[in-house]
Amino acid sequence: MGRGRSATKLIENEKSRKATFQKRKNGIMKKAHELSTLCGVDCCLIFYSNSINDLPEIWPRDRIQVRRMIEKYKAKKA
Amino acid sequence: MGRGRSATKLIENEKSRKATFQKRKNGIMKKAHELSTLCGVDCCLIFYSNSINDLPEIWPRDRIQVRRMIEKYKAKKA
DNA sequence: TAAACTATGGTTAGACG
DNA sequence: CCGTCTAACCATAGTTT
Repeated sequence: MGRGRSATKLIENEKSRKATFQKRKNGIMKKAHELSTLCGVDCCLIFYSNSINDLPEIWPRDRIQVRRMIEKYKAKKA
Repeated sequence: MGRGRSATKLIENEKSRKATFQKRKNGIMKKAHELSTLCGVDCCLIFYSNSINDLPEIWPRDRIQVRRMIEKYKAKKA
C-alpha cells in the first residue's frame, strides 16, 4: 500500500507505527460510515491503542450508540 | 467505487445492498486485521445487519476476545 | 511538525459462472 | 450462496512543504 510494503508484521519504527495507526484508523472509520450509510447497517468499532494512550477510541463517536450496540450484542450472543 | 457510484445514500436495490454489505464487511474486517498486526493494537468490530438477519457479526471471531474488549471499554469509559 | 502530496497498490460494483 | 474478473475509484507509505 502507498509506496510499497505488505501488511504482515508489526511496524518496528515507533513514529511510523503511530502515523500508520492514525491514518488507517481514520480509513476504517470512514469505511464504517460508508457501510452504515450504503447498507443501512448499525455498526461499532473499538480500538485499543495500548502503546499510544490508555483510552479506547470508538466509532461512532456517540457513546450512547456504542453502548446500545454492545447491549444488543450481549443480548443476542455471549 | 468499482464501476462508478458514491457512498452517500442507502442502496435501494436489495440484492445490491446485500452484496455490497458482504463485500464491504469483509473489506473492513481485513483492514482491522491489518491494523491490528501492523500497529499492535487491539480492536473489535460489531455489525448489526438488521435487514439481513437478526444476529450481530463480529471481528475477531473469538467471542472471548470481543467480550474482553467490551469489558475493557466499559471499565475505562461509561 | 502537522498537513498536503503522489506513486503505488488496494478495494469494489457489477457481470458472470 | 460463493468465487472470479475487471474497470474504475480509493487508501496510504513515504515524502515534501
